[in-house]
Amino acid sequence: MKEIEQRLNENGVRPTAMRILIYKYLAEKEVAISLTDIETAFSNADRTTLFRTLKTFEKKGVVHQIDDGTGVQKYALCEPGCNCELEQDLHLHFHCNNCDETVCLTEHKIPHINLPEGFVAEDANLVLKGICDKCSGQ
Amino acid sequence: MKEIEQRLNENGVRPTAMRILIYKYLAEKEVAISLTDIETAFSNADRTTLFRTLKTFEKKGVVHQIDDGTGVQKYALCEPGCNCELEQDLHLHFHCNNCDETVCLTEHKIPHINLPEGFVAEDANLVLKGICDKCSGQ
DNA sequence: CTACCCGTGCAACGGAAGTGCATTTATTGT
DNA sequence: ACAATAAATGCACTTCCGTTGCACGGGTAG
Repeated sequence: MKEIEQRLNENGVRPTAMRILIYKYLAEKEVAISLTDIETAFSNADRTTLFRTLKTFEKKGVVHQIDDGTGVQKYALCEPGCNCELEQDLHLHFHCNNCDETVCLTEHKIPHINLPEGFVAEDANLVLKGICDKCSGQ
Repeated sequence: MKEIEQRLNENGVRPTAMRILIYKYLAEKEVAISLTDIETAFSNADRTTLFRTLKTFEKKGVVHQIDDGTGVQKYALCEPGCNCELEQDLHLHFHCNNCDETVCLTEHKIPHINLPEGFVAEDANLVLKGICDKCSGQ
């Protein structure tokens, strides 16, 4: 509990009750979370608050946004000390076509790509799709 | 003109006037095209027709869909003879943060990734973002 | 010639992201 | 402790985009 407050403070996010709850929720889930997910989990809170909380988290580097190709924006906590902006910290994501969940594979960095003359890469997004470990075990 | 008709026939798409025009439009542009782009280019035609044309093209393997992270679905012609389903034919895409255009880098295949135990990849999507050759030259 | 299928067009729906403004809650300075 | 200020929350509304249902019409096949 206290660790969460501290973590938020470190990132320049004021630790309100709502924000701590949302952080906790994200920490418990090991998968990427959409705004709608949070919305249903916190049906008492307002959508806008949840939306802006995620955006604040994102701006302050608490979470990173994930585009898994479903057309819905998802979010997951950043590793402590990670700098998502830096190319070396870009990990890949895996989207399961069976259970429809997306997970971070933080151990797997995106390999460096040699681009044609004139192209300058600043950011990268790699999503693999298939069957995840939980679903393939069945 | 005749080549387009033939190409569509080969892919099991009946070459109507509308479809030939859309194919031609896609062939002229060397960047990925959104439904809205086509909509503005063919303001006389109906949105639904254009939408369904793209979907038909996609299903029949005439075009492939691109998710470049902008939240808008884009499409580009498949290389003749390419099989987008197969992993070896998956190329990467580059999205320019300056001109906001997305291009296929068909020469650059997505490198193979070794996944953790239990994960089975069927598909992959790699998008690099930065400054494209046209914009970096300025 | 007729029946049918498929392409096209019109209208409407629904999900998700985002914004403007009012209100409440927290923080700072005196 | 209190006023002034800033930040967070809540409500209403908008916009954009993808998608679907239904009706019309022209071409194709029997």
